[in-house]
Amino acid sequence: MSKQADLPVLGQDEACCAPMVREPLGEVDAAELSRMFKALSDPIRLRLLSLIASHEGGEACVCDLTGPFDVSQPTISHHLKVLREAGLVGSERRGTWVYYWVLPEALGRLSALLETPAVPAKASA
Amino acid sequence: MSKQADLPVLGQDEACCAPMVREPLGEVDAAELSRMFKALSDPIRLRLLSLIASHEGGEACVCDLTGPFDVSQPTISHHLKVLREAGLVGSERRGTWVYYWVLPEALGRLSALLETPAVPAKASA
DNA sequence: CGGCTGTATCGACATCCGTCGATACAGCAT
DNA sequence: ATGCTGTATCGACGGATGTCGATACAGCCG
Repeated sequence: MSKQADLPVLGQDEACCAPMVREPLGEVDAAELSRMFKALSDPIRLRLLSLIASHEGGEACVCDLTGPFDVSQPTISHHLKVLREAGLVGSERRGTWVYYWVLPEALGRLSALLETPAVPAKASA
Repeated sequence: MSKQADLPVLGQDEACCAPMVREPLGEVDAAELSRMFKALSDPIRLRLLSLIASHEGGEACVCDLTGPFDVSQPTISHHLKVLREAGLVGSERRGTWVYYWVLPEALGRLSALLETPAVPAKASA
């Protein structure tokens, strides 16, 4: 087993962050990761996340996020809470407004997990 | 018989597959992507997927997949169906057994979407 | 101070989802 | 053919989830 000391991207711990193509996920890791994916499993939350991530300055006020959707303000607030509790975004009140930003470490962890090393059937011995 | 072209990594189209950090997701893309993430939002499905992906030969028989879990065989079959209908795995009956394999293009698409271009502005001085 | 705007929480409701046992279906072996 | 094993489908049930309106909380401004 090779231990990589200084991986350039998302060096978390190797327990759960190697591409799932390499080794089966343990129960504990699967539970935690599934919670994050569940937060991404709603189209509104996905759009919220992308709105936040792509917003100028890397953060967005809730007031920027309620407009584009057809659902009520409490519903948006609920979805933002889900994203926050999944560890995908951070938030902070600044005066009247509340700002949300993406936590790139979390996204990167999921991204790395889903990475496909190469085309299949081309086994590297 | 792999219908896999020689596309090495997730070249898709940039409409939905650029990192979501770059531009907000459209409603249609968000709907489709959220369906895939929903398939990943269950710990058993996540473990199933990693078992399949990491299995020797890149594919696994259902008989290899029912053992590691505490749930019934119909439940496993249901989860495999969800993964298949989300476009994350393919399957084929070969005599008595049914084999499942991962569709790397789909995983790569999700991975690319979650890619974070760099560390956040605050962290690196 | 009182009122106004922005955001979160609460309680209720309909729908969706994971799970099961029972059962149907597919293919091999005898 | 008959039975046996592997897998999928069905119907049901309990719990989770998305949504709303009503309301509470936080901070600005007159």
